[in-house]
Amino acid sequence: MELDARKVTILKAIIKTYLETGEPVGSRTISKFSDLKLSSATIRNEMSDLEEMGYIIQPHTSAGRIPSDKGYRFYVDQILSEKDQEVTEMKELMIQRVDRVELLLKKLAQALAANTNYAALISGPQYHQNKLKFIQLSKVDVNKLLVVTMVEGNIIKNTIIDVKEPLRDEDLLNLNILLNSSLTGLTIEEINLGVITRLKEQAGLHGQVVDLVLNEVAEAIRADDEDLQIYTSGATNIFKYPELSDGEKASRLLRTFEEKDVLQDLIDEVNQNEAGSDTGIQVYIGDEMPVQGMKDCSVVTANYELGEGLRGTIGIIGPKRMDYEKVLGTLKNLMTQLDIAFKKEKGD
Amino acid sequence: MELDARKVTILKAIIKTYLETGEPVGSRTISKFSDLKLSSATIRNEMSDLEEMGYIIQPHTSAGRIPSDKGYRFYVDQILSEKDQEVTEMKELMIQRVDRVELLLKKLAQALAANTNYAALISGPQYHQNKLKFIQLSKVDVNKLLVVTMVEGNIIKNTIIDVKEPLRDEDLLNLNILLNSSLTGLTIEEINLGVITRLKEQAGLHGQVVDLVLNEVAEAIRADDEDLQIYTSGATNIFKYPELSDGEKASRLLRTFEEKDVLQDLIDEVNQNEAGSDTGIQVYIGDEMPVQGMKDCSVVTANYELGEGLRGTIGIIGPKRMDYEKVLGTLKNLMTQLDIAFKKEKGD
DNA sequence: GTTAGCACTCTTAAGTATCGAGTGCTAATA
DNA sequence: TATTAGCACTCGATACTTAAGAGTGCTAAC
Repeated sequence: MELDARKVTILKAIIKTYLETGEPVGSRTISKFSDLKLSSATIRNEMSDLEEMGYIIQPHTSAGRIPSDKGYRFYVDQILSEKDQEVTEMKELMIQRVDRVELLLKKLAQALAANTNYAALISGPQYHQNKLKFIQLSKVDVNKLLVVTMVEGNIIKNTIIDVKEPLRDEDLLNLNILLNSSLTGLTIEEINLGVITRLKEQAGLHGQVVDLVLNEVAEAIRADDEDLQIYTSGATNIFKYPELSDGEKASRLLRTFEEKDVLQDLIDEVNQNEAGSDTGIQVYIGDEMPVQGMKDCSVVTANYELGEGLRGTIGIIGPKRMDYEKVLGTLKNLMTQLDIAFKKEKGD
Repeated sequence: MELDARKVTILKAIIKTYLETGEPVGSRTISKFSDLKLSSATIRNEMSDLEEMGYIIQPHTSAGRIPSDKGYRFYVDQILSEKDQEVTEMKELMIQRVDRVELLLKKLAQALAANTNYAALISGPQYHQNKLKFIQLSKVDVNKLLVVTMVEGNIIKNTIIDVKEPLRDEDLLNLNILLNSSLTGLTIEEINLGVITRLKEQAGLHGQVVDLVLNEVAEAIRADDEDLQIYTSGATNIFKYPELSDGEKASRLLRTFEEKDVLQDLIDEVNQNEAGSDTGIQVYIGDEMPVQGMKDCSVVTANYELGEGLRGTIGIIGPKRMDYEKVLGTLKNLMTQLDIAFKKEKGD
């Protein structure tokens, strides 16, 4: 059987209606759908076909139809190939200059959740191919040093380390100059044994301190990798959708949302699949969802990039009947804004 | 009517049973309660009295009794005056040295939530009477300075500021020395106009930069005050308690838990009331709860102090029938641990 | 003062009847 | 041949009834 124009119209009408109401859609409802001038009986026949083709489902014998995962998929693919969306007020958020990316991301998550009425999730940028931009040791106590590192994108890390024997201010100054001249501009990966050995040689007496500092820097970076930087917001929005908010499900979902590890898995999965998509936007519907415990949901993800390998993932999680059109639009728009904002930041 | 020993025993038995089951408690149940050798009829009489006195409530005519807020209050006060509790494994958490208080707090919230099976909330320490411990400017770009400030308790803030005209390295060095010698050891309040004027004089040509830096420092501090530092964990634990987890209530509760402003209100309220308590531990039951939207819950709060005015609040939020004994014990214990940990840190 | 006994209340669960939205099928129609 | 009207049928949702059970309050006996 073929999916002709009329079937498509009807399928779209069914899905659209279902997205709004959340209730199974009957033939009469569609028959009254403005564009179509067909009786409910005709619609019934078509619906019967569509069901046979797997695009829609009957929850029980005498109910209307709801979209199947395949139906959603069809709908989403349609939109993906169509849309370029209106501009949201999210610009405002961008206009205020942001020094710390973390803050921006937190706010973004909030804005996304508020805008879409779904749950939003943003993974912090990975220390991927980032260049070290700046490193500084400061004495904050007789035998404590504060290590400040900063990488592309102005992401700043502080660690305090203990040194056995106090450094003189002069040595500290030299050490700082040495560290910066040796390490600045290198990616984390590029700071290899060769570089380290050379560095230690040059540090002379304080080789041991350098060792400690490097350890701590590496540690800070790794620790941060583990201390997953994932910002979430609007988890409670799921209560707006009855099909998700009944006790059992809501509980499981919210629990999942609290477990950053699981979310990290989701993001990893997304990044692996990225190849298959050109816009960088992906949609997982129902069973396509990579993580357990969210099989009743859909998630729309997008990768953002703040220049030079500093990249992360944004996700919108909602019910399967989420307003894909709006979400896809918002995300696409956001990507553009991020691009512009970062370009500006850079040229600034 | 008087609350004699037997009434107290029965009241306690009722509350204890209710804490476990969450179901109204009948006279027969209490009659079977080991310590008491009374028939259900006698218990009924006593229960009738207790109800008249306002300690327990009948949800409906032919149900058992549940504790009223007054009943809980009585129970909690009893415990408060009794307990000094067993040591939890929370020590482990303390033993690993923590450089950044924020991280500690985050972990603490998680540990508390996991331990108690309630929701936990920790407010970050306020910049209260804190002494500035360290300040440093670093050039990170041709016209960008990184300002690192650190106050007692090793809480570190980074801000990036733009300067109109680039500073020479030499000037920057001097400025750093000047800033540190002038400001270190002062509380935020002590950095007043007098200090600032003197500072600017000494800075000479770079008075303008100093101005900018101070603005940014103040801004950073204030911004942080607004950007409420509240860590929460275990919000989804409420699903473990049926009386909270039915749709409407759960939604409202979780929503409240997502709104850091409201939580901040709660904490402010707690800090105002602190005078009335000697241990620093307070319990709000049901309607006593200062914030709307949590009237069905109880919250146990405690103030922690990490030396010299660096203080914050810990809260455990759960159903009215929370296991007060355990929670109070855990918190009291935690306070001690924090004390020890911080003393060690300090003497280190 | 305590207890046994009993009638009474009220919730909960299970069973039953009814309603209505929606279907599938058939026969009539354009 | 495609569309439509008509109708019997299905099945979830809703409301109502009933029965069971837990628990009370009261009274009278111990």
